[in-house]
Amino acid sequence: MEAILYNLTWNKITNMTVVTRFAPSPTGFLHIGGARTALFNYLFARHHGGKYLLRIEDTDRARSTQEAVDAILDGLAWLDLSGDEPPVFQHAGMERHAAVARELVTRGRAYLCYCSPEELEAMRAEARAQGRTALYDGRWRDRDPGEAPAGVAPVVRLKTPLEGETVIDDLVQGRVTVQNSQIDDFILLRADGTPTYMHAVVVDDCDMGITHVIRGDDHLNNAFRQAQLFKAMDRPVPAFAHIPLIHGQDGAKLSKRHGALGVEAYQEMGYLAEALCNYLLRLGWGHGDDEIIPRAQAIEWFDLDGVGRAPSRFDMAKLDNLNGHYLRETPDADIADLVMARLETRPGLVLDGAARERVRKGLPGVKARAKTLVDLADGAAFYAAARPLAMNDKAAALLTPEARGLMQSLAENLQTVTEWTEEALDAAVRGLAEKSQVKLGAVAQPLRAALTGSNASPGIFEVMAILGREEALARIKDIC
RNA sequence: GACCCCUUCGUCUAGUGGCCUAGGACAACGGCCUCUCACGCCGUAAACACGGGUUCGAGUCCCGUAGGGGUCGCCA
Repeated sequence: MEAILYNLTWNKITNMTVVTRFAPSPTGFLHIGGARTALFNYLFARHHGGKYLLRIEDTDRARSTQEAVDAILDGLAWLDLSGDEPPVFQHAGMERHAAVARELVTRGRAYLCYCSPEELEAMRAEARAQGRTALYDGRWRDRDPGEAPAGVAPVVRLKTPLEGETVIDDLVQGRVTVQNSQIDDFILLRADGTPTYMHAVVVDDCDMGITHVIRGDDHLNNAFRQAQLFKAMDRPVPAFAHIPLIHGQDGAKLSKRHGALGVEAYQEMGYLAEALCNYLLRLGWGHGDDEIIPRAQAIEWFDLDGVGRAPSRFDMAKLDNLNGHYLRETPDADIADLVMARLETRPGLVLDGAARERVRKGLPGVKARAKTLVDLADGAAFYAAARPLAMNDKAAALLTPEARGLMQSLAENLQTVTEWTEEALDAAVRGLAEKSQVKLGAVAQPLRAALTGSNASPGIFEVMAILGREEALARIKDIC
């Protein structure tokens, strides 16, 4: 509570509009954790009427790829989490980053360090052996630059305070204090003159006017270092909010098997962006007993005080459930195109005008049975299947000699049905069951197999009505 | 190892000292509906990590223990 008040006060005093940013490094796809971080940044900015920006952290030229940039931007676009302005590419600001570092050196807030990688490694090894955190010991901090070895390009390190403590009133984690002795003189500029992440982030956050840094709590330790840099630059430290990481079903780090997939993989698996966002929102954040929270509602309700501090596990079953819900809520016309696109890639279908029309008409009935767009395509495919239909094992088992006999009779009875409607077909099929002294299921199930090639489908009268007289009768005769 | 963080049903969570014989959701199980499978509806089982305090009273505050996570790069 104290931390929250503190930061709100800070915000009021400076009378700043909220500006957040999502800053992924383009070394891979946009994974679930990143998507949630983006969501929280977006929601927080919208809730407070502020701005939400994007920044691509590509200072590591060797590991950054254009494919990754595209994957991330595409993923964000799919989730409707594109930034309010075109993304900032950190790489473009390198000159500026270097200039700031140089100025820090002239002002005595940073210095040149000539340590070799081997020297640093030895330092770390010794620290560990002595049971200390592996930190740079500041051996070049006050050393005479005249002692610089010849031919060695120096790095620039920040001169951080040796004593006292650094306090961060994190909007999620609360007040966190670290002794300054635990913060070493970290590198601002590499030997080749390029900025490190730690430095570029702070300079860019200043330049972009970021007021709230919302990111994964794997950055919590960085925040103390970055706070020192902000101070060295005489700039206000933004408010921090470190959100807990997402774990896999087994409680360990997200692995390839569950969440560590790119969001585009979820799109392919047939999840709706709205459902994924709703799921991600509820992972680590809650609003009373509410579960179904569409975007507009989320913007109204979201705030950082609702974010929990414990890591949460990724649960596919809940995502499935939520996706099923959103599937049912989405207007049929909107998902018809998505389903059709998926059907077009399937073999064994005849997607002519009549078939497409049947699929469209059948969609509402299939929806209740689907969790994903893949399920939907699976469930609706029979409406466009080429004759004779392929049967699954259970459907084939349903077509006993007796059942085929019943189908024969049914085909004859159906000739007399004048109005090809659900009601009339219902009456006709029930009539046959009664006359043959069997339960409705004894007729309905083989009929289902004949019409859909499956043992499970939407209501069989609905199926028959949508298929139409000609197609339905043809499919029945195919199995007689 | 050092530093930092975390710990309510299997999972996501509600809970901010009395409203908690701990609520909701997903999953599980049982039932209703029913031409199948679903959807929907009804119901059952299921948790405050452990130990000490503080307090008239603790899931809620404090300390410790255990377990989990994160960080310790001229990566981000």
